[in-house]
Amino acid sequence: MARYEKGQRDATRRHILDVASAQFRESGVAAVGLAGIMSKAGLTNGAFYTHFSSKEELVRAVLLDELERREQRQKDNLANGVALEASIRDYLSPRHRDRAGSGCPTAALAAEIARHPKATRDAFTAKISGIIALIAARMPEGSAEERRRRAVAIYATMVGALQLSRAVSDRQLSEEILANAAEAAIGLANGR
Amino acid sequence: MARYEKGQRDATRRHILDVASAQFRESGVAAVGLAGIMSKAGLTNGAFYTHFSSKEELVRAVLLDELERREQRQKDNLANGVALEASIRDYLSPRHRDRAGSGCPTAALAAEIARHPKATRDAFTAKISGIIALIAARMPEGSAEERRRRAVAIYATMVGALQLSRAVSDRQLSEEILANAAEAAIGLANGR
DNA sequence: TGTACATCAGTGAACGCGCGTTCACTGATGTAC
DNA sequence: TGTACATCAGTGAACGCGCGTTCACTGATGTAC
Repeated sequence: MARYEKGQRDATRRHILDVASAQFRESGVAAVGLAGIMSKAGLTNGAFYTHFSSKEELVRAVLLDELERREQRQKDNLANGVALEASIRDYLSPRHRDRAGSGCPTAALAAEIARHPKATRDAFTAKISGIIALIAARMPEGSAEERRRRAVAIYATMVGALQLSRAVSDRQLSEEILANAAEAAIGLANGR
Repeated sequence: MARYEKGQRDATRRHILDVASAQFRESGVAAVGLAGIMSKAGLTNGAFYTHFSSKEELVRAVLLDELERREQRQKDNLANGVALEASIRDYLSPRHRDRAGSGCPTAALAAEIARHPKATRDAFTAKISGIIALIAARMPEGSAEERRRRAVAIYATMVGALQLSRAVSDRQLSEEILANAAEAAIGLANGR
């Protein structure tokens, strides 16, 4: 094994994070074991603890990392003038519904996060607050307070609708949920 | 033990369902073990299988039972002319947020249900469709299509916001989420 | 009415299994002299 | 330059534990005659 090569350790840690992030979002934190993550990452059980002190710390690192990416994407969209409406349609699409492993960590894990220790919820809280603020900043009109209010409602609608569309076994109902929630969220985004 | 008394077996089953329902909503299905449920119910491990054939069947039975109660409550509210707005405020209250064990099973378990077998998702789907229809029926105005559209969005908003308010560790942000989502949902309920 | 047997809800120990975590070890790379 | 030693990412077997599930058994109640 190539050791001591600079960046090697960081690259391995990154790889573990990426594998864990996908598996957590796909199957939930509780249902995914460390042995599965490590073997999928091409490493053995023991190597895990040279990168993280516990499964809980991994959960925390995954959340910070994944939400950081999402926040950055919001910033890019704001800077590039991408319409909020387009992002809402993307979020509430069959494609996103069917690819939980690469999708929104909030929709996949929010209920589970609520049951994790404070340190983990702190990590989630720090990032989610920024993401909501960026949604507010992307709204085309309204006072700061008004935007904030609507941004919170839009985010809640997106998260709830994506989850419902995934839980329901009837394809037609699933798509109806996505379409109706998108319409309502876009209404809020454009000031009714 | 009193056996052969009529209704005894049904009462025991009911009791297991109630205990499991509360624990599932409080901690999630994956995090709750059958041994814990049975000992909390005052019974031993083995008795579980005289009432259910597997943990998965228990999950299915809990969902059907709990959502049935919720649907009945919606019917009562419709019959008694209880304003939809009042129900939304109740749902998006700190009280509901802080009592997951007796709260909405959808908000507590939707993400997990999405990862369960089709039979379990079928049970969820059957009931959720009826609950959304009853929310639509309780709306004060709008065409049937318009009500349906808004009912879906209202339900998604409530489920998403309750989860976010539980996941976030900052009390102020948590309450802001509840209040802002409630305002948006009530706006939808009253036709903007 | 009394006795023998059937029924069946519930008991409690045991099953194999995968979990998160620990730890003595390996071996390639880096540093000291 | 050559040799001895330190570093440390990763190995792989083992730990105790709780999981879902199975099963031989118990004993109160019901039924047959």
